[in-house]
Amino acid sequence: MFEQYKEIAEICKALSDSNRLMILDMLSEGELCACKILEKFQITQPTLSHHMKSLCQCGLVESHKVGKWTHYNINQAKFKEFYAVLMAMTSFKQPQKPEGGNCKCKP
Amino acid sequence: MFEQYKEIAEICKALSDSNRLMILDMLSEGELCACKILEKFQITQPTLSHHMKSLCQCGLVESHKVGKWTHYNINQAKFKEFYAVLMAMTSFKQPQKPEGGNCKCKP
DNA sequence: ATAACATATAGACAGTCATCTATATGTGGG
DNA sequence: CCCACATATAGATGACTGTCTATATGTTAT
Repeated sequence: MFEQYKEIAEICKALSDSNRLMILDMLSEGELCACKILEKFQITQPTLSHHMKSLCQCGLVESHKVGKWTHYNINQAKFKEFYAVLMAMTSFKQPQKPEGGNCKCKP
Repeated sequence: MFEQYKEIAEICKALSDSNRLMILDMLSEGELCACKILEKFQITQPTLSHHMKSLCQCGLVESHKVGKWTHYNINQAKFKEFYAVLMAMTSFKQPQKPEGGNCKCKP
């Protein structure tokens, strides 16, 4: 169970950068090659490469080579799984426990 | 628009730690006071206080004092908004653009 | 083969983070 | 008023992150 927290934390870490979120937003419109992504940013090519690696390593993005270019795609299945697990983790369970969770500290 | 990336990135950063995810999981069963949360972890009290601060500052958790105790609650509205924005950002848009996004680099 | 191009890796550096110990703040009971 | 308790803040430290420059790897065209 603790493993699940770690995997979700890994994914959230990949999502915790505005450049990477913008990359995902771009990819949600369709596959893109690295050079097209790079055009939209102020960062250097190695920095983009680093971001793509972190998105790929947690499974949110997949890549394949086409000649000398690398094309990137969102992994929708991974996202769905991520949302399902995180939402299950954070949505109110029924039945809700009473105020303060029966805290013995309560006055 | 770039502001939205930053806000989502902030929230994801708060979610990118397994201790904090476990805290949210606990809170999803109902309100808890800090001492009840602390019992379940190996961390010191100041470290827990730091984690709670980061969860509160991004709006995912709300706190109120009851005597000398602090009680914490998940902010479901904030979570719903977060999921809605992030899912809109990362789900395939229609129509999907062609392979490689019409990359001029294409051979 | 060689040059040109697309991407990845290595290494450096400043900034941030999770954690700790020590201490401060605030609250209720005697 | 003082003590015990719950929590927050301050400051330190080692680890990690985003970024850069320089260089390596791999691919295509000449």
